[in-house]
Amino acid sequence: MLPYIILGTLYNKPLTGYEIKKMIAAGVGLFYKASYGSIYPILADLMKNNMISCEAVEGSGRNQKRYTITDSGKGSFLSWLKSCDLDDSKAEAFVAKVFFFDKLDMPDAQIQIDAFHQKLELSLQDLCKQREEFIHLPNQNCFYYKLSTLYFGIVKLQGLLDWCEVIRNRRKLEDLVIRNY
Amino acid sequence: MLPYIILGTLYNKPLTGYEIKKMIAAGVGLFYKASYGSIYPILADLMKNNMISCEAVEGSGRNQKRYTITDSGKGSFLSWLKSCDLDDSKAEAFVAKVFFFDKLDMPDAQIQIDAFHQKLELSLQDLCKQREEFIHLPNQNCFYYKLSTLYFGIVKLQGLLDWCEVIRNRRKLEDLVIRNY
DNA sequence: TAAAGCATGTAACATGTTACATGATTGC
DNA sequence: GCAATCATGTAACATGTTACATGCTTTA
Repeated sequence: MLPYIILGTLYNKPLTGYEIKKMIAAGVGLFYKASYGSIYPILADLMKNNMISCEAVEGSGRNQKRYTITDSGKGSFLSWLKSCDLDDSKAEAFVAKVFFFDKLDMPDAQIQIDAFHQKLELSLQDLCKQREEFIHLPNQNCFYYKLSTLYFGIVKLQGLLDWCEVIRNRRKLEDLVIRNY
Repeated sequence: MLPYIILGTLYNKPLTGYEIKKMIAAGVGLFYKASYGSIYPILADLMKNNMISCEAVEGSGRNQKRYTITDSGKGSFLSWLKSCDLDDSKAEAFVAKVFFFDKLDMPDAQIQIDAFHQKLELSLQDLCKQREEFIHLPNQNCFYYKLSTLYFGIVKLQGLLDWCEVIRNRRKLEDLVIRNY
């Protein structure tokens, strides 16, 4: 996934490896971490596959290399963005993808979100069924915490579903936040 | 982390590697995946460190090895359960830990939950600050989706905080679920 | 002039998955 | 008898982090 995150980060403007790391940390970093040890080798790999090009920065005094995404790289990035290869167990991965959805037109974005929404609903049904089974058992007290993780799974999915419904229709994001801080 | 998940799974009753995988999938599996390729080598490693012992199952006709946790293994597991070495970025890791909190007495569990709660609040403050900065910018439309991931981070943290508050005081889990399914 | 930050990169390690190899037993 | 499941294990790969090596520039 990181190669695509990097391509997405380079999509609008050329950056050095160092800058890429900062951009990722400040942007999609909530859901995706990247260290130099992963970034630089991937940059070399993307070069090899003609996804990006590179030029040394002259006159900066620093040993900088600035990377630019190629047309081929843009194509590869966009096709990843439109692909539905995400397993529902990794919500964070999908959210990281959505981070770049400004580069998609609305129908394509909606297709993605709908597909993800559907997977979430199946998972939620599954969890609710598990909960039904648990709930009729005696001495709930003995596995309160085990049960609590199941509940966590349920409320997490419900939160995700709400979020999907808002962004699918580009509704106001403020609707999501109930409390004030 | 997986070694501890395995120790926790073995805590109450001896199991074979095969059974461990099924137990994990059915239990903490929502937040933690494990394949044979990781389980069996770890089992061998836990043996080497005297965390578990092993006996071949006689008469089953199958080539089974049943693993039992040792006192040393129990000690190691409990000290992991009580340790606060989790970074807040991995909520799932904490939830997976909570799965085993039935083995902790209430004060120890509360210490853990409080510490995690505190980290979450710091993160939430940070995200809300970021949101403040974003919110006053013009042409929000150009980065609607980028902003949406920030909102996702916020509601996710709020959901986690609610969950922490419920389980900290062993309140009714049903309070968490708003909707009916 | 020293510390902090800019900037690139590698080697060792950590952690896990996937696919494969092997073979037995159970249930239809 | 055949498929599904039980059962263990390994080798190759995937993906990433941490710590290190190197050296420059900006700022106090």
